[in-house]
This record gives sequence, structure tokens and C-alpha cells, in this order.
Amino acid sequence: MSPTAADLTGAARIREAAMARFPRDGFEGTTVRAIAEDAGVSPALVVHHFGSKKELRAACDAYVIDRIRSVKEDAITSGKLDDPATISGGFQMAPPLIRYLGWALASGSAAAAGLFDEMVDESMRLSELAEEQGAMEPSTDLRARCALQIAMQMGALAMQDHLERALGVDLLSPEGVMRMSRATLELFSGGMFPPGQAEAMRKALDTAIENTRKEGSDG
Amino acid sequence: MSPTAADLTGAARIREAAMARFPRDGFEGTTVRAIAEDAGVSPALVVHHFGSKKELRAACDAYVIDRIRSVKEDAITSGKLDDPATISGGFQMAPPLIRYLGWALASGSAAAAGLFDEMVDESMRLSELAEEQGAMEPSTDLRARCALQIAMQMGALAMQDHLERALGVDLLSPEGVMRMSRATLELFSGGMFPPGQAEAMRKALDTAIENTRKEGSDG
DNA sequence: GTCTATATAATGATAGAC
DNA sequence: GTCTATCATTATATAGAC
Repeated sequence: MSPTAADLTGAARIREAAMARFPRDGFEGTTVRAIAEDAGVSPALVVHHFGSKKELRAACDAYVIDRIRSVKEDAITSGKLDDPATISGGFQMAPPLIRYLGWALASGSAAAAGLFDEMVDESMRLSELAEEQGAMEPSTDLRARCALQIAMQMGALAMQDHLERALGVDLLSPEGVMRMSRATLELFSGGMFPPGQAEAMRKALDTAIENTRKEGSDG
Repeated sequence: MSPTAADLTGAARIREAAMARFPRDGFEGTTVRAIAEDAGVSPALVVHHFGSKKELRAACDAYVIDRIRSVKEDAITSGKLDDPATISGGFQMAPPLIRYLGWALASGSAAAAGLFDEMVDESMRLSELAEEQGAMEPSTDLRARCALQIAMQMGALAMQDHLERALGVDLLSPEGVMRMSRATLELFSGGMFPPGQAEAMRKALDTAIENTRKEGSDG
């Protein structure tokens, strides 16, 4: 059972309120007063517990990132890495958490940057492992592929509102999770282009790059 | 030749300054004073030209979105839709523009929301066309697939700083564009998983969804 | 179109009581 | 741990001259 507002200590309620406000109104757009009101405490208590608004943000960053890390840890130790829920890219986590993560990454949090880098490294390690086992294709640029995939999945988190509006569903609902999982798998498993088309596009891109290179050395 | 700061009118310089500040510091985090200083004018002139800080943001939104639309328009009329540059998802546009677009989408601009919806609709129309011509695979949920793809590409824009840090390159440099184009194509054209693996994953997902459904109706 | 000077309001943070 | 009251700062926006 997840804790209700009344169960939480003042500090925890303040943190929860901040985690909901920051993604919605931005850091500067969120006032200490608004957080205090949401948490049902006085503005002074916010500063008392966290020192300053900046430190409150850092605390939220740390909290969310810690939670994310433990979820990932669990997925690794329990061997659920190829679970559809894992594939769907975090959409199954608690709404405020994934909302905050998307915002933190999009708004340049230093702590979130560290998490991003970790995710890229982990994705590369896992890809290499999967490749050895024949479960994944080799890449011409594994780092770029992994980084872009993480960027796209995390970026989609930051586009959550747009996705929900476009599809008319709550992304965290069973239907939303199912549609996102299916679409993610389709996009990343060759469900978009017929084999011939994909090959032709790759060739066209190589040709285009070669042409650009020539132009560059000519001009 | 692109215009240098001195060539632009006061209003234009103010808009350029705002377009650079908003993505970096956020809307509330950006002061009229800072914009004025960047533009080399007085704070009062900002308000004189745009009415208010809010209206200045709306003007930036409208300007960027208009520019994006015209780029897309050109791509369509010139038949460059399957051009590698188009595939790479906008990374080749002017840096401040794509930076602003990513921020506007991530921070809930109403105008940007309209653009997102347009992009999804257009992507669906194009996909259906491509499908008829055998250049694209049918989807079990075309709207979800198109919306997620747009969300991922736009989301990657919002993750630009993280990508550049992870890859150690300027994404707008020739090398950056090339690596992003290749990685995008790899991700979306079945370059990740061997055919058998992709099929197995799709099956596993369907099974998982079926199980979830049963649990849902049982509990 | 552009400026200086200023009114007015809101914000982050502090002091000190309970 | 929590509050009330308040300070000092900074923000947007206005007024009016040039």
C-alpha cells in the first residue's frame, strides 16, 4: 500500500509536493509558498527542512534517482531485463517519479545527467552481452545507438502530456502501457520498414554521407 | 548569409535573445532584464515591443513554429521526405531553433502542442501512403506508433545536451549529424535485433499482455 | 523606437516563539 | 518540528521624456 498524504512526515510531504510542482511549473516557476501550501505546512518549514529551494531540488533529484536506480537494480538481479515492462521504458513506474525524471533530464539537472550517462553505459554493456549471445545485431556505432535510444526513451517521458493527448489515454493505465509497449517494440524491432526498404535506406544514407564528405573537401 | 546581431531590428534582437535564454534558464528563470541585456536594449523596450514577458514567449513560440512548418513544407514539396537529413529528425536545423522547439514541447507550450499533433497526423498520413506503396509495414496501432516516434524524435531534441556529452561531439557538426542519422536509421530499421529475436519478443509481449488481462479480471 | 526612473507586487530567506 | 511575522531583494510593468 502506498503511503497517503496524512501518513507522511512533514519533510516527506514537502518533497512529494515539490516533485509534483517542479515538472509542472519549472524550478523558478515554483514558489516555496506553493510547495508549502500543497504540503499543508508553512513556507518556513520548507526552508527549515531543506535549507533552501535549491537544496530542495537537489533532494528531489537524489530521491528520484535513487528510486530509479533501485528499480533498475531489481530488474537486473531478477533477470527481467527483456521483460516487456522493461522494454516499455519506464512508463510503468509511479507517475510522479517518471514525470520528474523526464523533467530533470530535460531541464539540465546535474544529478540527472549522471544517471543518463550511467544508463548509456549500462545499455552498451548489455548490448555487447546480448550480441555475444546472438540476441542483438552488431552496430556500426554502438555508443551512438545506445545513447540515442536512451535519449529517445527518456525524451518520450518528457513528451508524456503530448502522447496522452494524441492517443487519448492515460499512459499509466493498462491500455496505455500496452499500446506503448507494443509501439516501442514495433519501432525498435524492424516493424516499420520491409527488409528491402530498410537496406535501400541504409545505402542511400551512406551515399549521402559520402557526397557530403566530398562537398566538404571540395569547398 | 545569416543576419548578424547588428543587422537586426531591436524587436528581432530581443526575440533572438529570448529564444536563446528560455531553453537555457526556463521561462520564469529568465528575466526581462537578462533578455534586454543580451539584446543590448533597455528592459522597457522589451515590454514596449511585445507587451509582456508572456506575450514575448508566445511570439517566440509562433516564430519558431512558423519556421519549422516552412522547413517541413519545403521537405514535402521538394519530395525530400526520405532524405537522410529528414530521417535524422531535425538535427540539421539552426541550433537555437531546434533547442527552442525541444524546450517548448517539454515545457508545455500550447502552441507547440498544436505542432506536435500536426506532426503526428502528418506522420500517419505519410505512413499510410508509404504502406500502400509497400515501403512501410502495417502497424497494429498506427496512431500509437507514429505518436511515439514523434515523441521520441522530439524528445531526443530535449536530450540534446546529454547526447552531446555522451558522444563527445557537437550534434550539429557533420560528424554529429552523420552519427545521429546512422543511429536513427539503425534503431528504426530493424538494426537492433535479429529477425528471430524480434519475433520472439513480440510473442512474449503478447503473452505478457494476455496474462495481465487475466490477472486484472481475476483480481 | 528607445531611454530613465519608478511603482507595485511577489519571492527566498531569517528571527524568534512555541 | 512547526509556526507567525517580517526583511531584503528582485521581478514585471508603467509613466513620461527624448
